[in-house]
Amino acid sequence: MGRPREHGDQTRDALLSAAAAVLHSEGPAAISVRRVADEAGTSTRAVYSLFGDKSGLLTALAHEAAEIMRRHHEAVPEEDDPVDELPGLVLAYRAAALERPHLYGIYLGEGVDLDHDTQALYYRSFDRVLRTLRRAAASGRLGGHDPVDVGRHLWALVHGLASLELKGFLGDPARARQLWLESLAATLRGYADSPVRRERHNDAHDRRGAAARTS
Amino acid sequence: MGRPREHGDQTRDALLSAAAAVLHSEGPAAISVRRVADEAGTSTRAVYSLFGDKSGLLTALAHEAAEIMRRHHEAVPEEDDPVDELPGLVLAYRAAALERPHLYGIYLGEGVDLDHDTQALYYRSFDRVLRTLRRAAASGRLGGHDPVDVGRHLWALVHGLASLELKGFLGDPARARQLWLESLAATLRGYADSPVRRERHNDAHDRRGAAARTS
DNA sequence: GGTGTAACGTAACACCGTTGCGCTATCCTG
DNA sequence: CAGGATAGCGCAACGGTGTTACGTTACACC
Repeated sequence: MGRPREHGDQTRDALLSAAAAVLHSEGPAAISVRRVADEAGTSTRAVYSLFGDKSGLLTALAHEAAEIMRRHHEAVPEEDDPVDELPGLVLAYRAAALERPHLYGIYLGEGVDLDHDTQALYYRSFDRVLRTLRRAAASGRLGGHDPVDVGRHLWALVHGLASLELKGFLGDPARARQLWLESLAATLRGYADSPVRRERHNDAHDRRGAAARTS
Repeated sequence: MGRPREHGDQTRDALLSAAAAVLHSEGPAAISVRRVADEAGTSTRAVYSLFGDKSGLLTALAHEAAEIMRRHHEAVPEEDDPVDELPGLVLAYRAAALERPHLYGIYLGEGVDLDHDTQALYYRSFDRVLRTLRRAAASGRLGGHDPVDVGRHLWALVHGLASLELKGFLGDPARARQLWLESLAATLRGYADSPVRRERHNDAHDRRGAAARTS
């Protein structure tokens, strides 16, 4: 019944890549519903049919960014020594951020509310790192610390490093890259060398929280 | 010559605090020139006279945020052992971010271009931390590492932790606070325990593929 | 072939940042 | 003290935004 839809998956893809192209070349401020619809060769109505509203379009863009990030992470090969995987994982995060700076801004949720599906995708990337950290913990390389805690620490670190580098606070790329690796190395030394302190296990908050999602 | 200005420092302050109030209660999207001018009891022209344009107003807001951050940092008292100051400094950063989440977003430069004055203010906060780190280095607590590098590492860390916590990725506040302190402690252990290694740029990870862009 | 219906393009609405314009209030000159 | 010069002001207009109501179109069904 009714007219058959023309705004299908093809239009959806066209809109998304048009939006991504505008974002990449002119930044988030240049994304307007009219502009994106024009570049995709359709009408503004298509955006509202397929994404609900503009924020839905941005959320879909965040989803794409999360998917790119996931691919970057899962492309990192396994090594015999799990600790040897971490520089590659960290640099994978850096590469994703540097390749598409504005898309990375969307990934961080600047002006976008992330839906549940997208957040789940975030945790897929996190899980790739966590897999490595669990192996590292199993071979005693984390000094008995909870791999989830170490993972969150590293997550915050790469997140901060990426933001600082994109804003030009880390100097030239070669120097910045060195800072990424040295920061990672220092962090790992901090966990490897010293055993867990006793009272942390008795803390009421120790085993609860957002970690449940990834276990 | 000409009519005396009514849009002076008083109007400027009124506009800034009106903007800050709107930002705090409804987020950055709610800030419009008309709205801010109305709440400040003046006209939109005042914004253009005093700040040039809307982005000038936002830059001034970023300046205020940087000033708040500086005050938080410089309020941290000195201790006999410089390393004992670091938890206070890190928690000062956290407090500033949590007290005014949206203003912290402006502080990070979301949708704002930071002017030279404001950036200088950023470095005042950084210098407060650096002062402590230099003292720590002087008493051999950083394993011979450059305090500036350690400072940048910590800067990235707190930046990432704040962003993650504001997006709800660190669980409840008490648990998040623990993560902040434990991450700081681990980082410091990583620098304290092991001396600088020479020729870090010849490190085995240097040739890895994910970073081809920057090598 | 007519009719019901769902999806479409378009036009309108309210709002946005920005700017040109006419008015106003003061200072300087005579 | 009168009147021009001038600089800051409020207002209205302009082009653009996200969103929605509306009239139209194209198919499925009887």
